[in-house]
Amino acid sequence: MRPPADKVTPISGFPELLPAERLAELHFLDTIREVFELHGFAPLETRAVEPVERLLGKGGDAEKEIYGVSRLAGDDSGRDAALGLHFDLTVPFARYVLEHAGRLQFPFRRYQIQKVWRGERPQEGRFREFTQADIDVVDVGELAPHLEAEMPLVIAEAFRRLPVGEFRIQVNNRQVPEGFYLGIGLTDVAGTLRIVDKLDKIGPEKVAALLVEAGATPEQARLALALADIRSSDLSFVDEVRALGVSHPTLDAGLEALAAVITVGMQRAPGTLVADLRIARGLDYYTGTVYETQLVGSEDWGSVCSGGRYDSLASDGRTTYPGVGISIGLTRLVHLLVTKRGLTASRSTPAAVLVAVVDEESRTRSDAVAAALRSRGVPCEVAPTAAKFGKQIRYADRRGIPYVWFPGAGESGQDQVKDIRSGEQADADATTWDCPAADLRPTLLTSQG
RNA sequence: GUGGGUGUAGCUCAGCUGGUAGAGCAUCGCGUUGUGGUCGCGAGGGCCGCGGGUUCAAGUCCCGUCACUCACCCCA
Repeated sequence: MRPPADKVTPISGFPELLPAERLAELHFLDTIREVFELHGFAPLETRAVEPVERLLGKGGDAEKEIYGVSRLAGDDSGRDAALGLHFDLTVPFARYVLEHAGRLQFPFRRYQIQKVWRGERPQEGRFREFTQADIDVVDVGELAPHLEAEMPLVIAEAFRRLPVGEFRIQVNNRQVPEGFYLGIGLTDVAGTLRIVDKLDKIGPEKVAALLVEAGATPEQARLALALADIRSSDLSFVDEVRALGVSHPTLDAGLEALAAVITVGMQRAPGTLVADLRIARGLDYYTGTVYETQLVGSEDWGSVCSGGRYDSLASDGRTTYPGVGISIGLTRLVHLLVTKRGLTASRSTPAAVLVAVVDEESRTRSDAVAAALRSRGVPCEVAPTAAKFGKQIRYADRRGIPYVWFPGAGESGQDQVKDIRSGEQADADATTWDCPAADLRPTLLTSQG
């Protein structure tokens, strides 16, 4: 049954914000973009669709997550038949690199901030349409290991400029658990990772039981859990792993790579990167280093920024372009801060000034004031009606606009501007008045943290 | 895809063993005829998600359906 056409209802997983919240999100966007550009990442946007074939096979059960695109009235036998909306920005980027390799300079650094779509069941902080802010570096043939440390440090720099509170970027290398599992005789690496990953939710006893159920011996389960328990913000994790007495060449390679990343992190941003041998998630094209980011005190929100190294995602069969990248889940981050920590903007409009209108005959005078203010960079709007001044002030108050401008209100007919928070009103000239810098743009507010 | 919960005013919700729809907030108006916020008074606003059934009578009970939501799966 279809509801009446004039009944509007939200669509689950397709979030929409109110203006003040959107202003807060834009502040995040601007800040993130500025930091990305400070680090020399080139801007890039890719089309929203990719051939379904390319999206598939890049992730385990990506298929059920992909939204197909079709024309309502079309028979889909034509050339558009197999298009799907991208579910992340890394797979399209890999395709872009292959397509434009001849015109790019390597190593190629780019940032990309776009909507992505995933056909999953929405929950708190999980959406079907959301924005990711992504940085990646790809090179030809070989990729310098220091880039694996750089990616999360760029994110850390952006986060430090935003009201997200304390955060931790957890780093692991998939070769560590892989080599470790193989070293103790567990050959189903992916399956084991999936079970161990439930540790936070169901606890060690149940994880051990599941591992045994999946064919591991109790001793293998014990060792897998012991590995998952290791974390450190320095290099002590290496000795802790060694102490478990397992050896395998893949494990050695993973430990070395992870130690290198943590070493750089310790030098450049002490305490920010944490080696955590439990984390292993993310899309399954990752082959080495992987990242997850949690806000301290809000770990139950899940990761707000993840990524990793992928060695074979971009390959034309002859040349391979290994890459590493990390992606901020902007929609999740902002949505959770808005709903859980009261993040919002100080007003619901960019306007710092409402220019009052005395009567409709003098509206052009108000328009001229507004034009003068705008020419000097002061965002403003003119009152929609020449209502009583009380109403015009209330119009500004409701929107959080701090100043109301009264043309010709002074004793000798000069303009006046009123700060409606303090009630102070003084003579002013639109061609010289300085809007206090703190009031020029909406500022961010949080109720806590 | 699997399992649970919930659908009543713009928002948050109340509505008992069935008896013709309520509160707070928000909005608008007036008190206050061109300087707001407080206070007082008043007004507007409801296919009680949709369809069917039981009944003299359904917001209330039953069935179906859709939507939202939580958990699983997966993930930002």
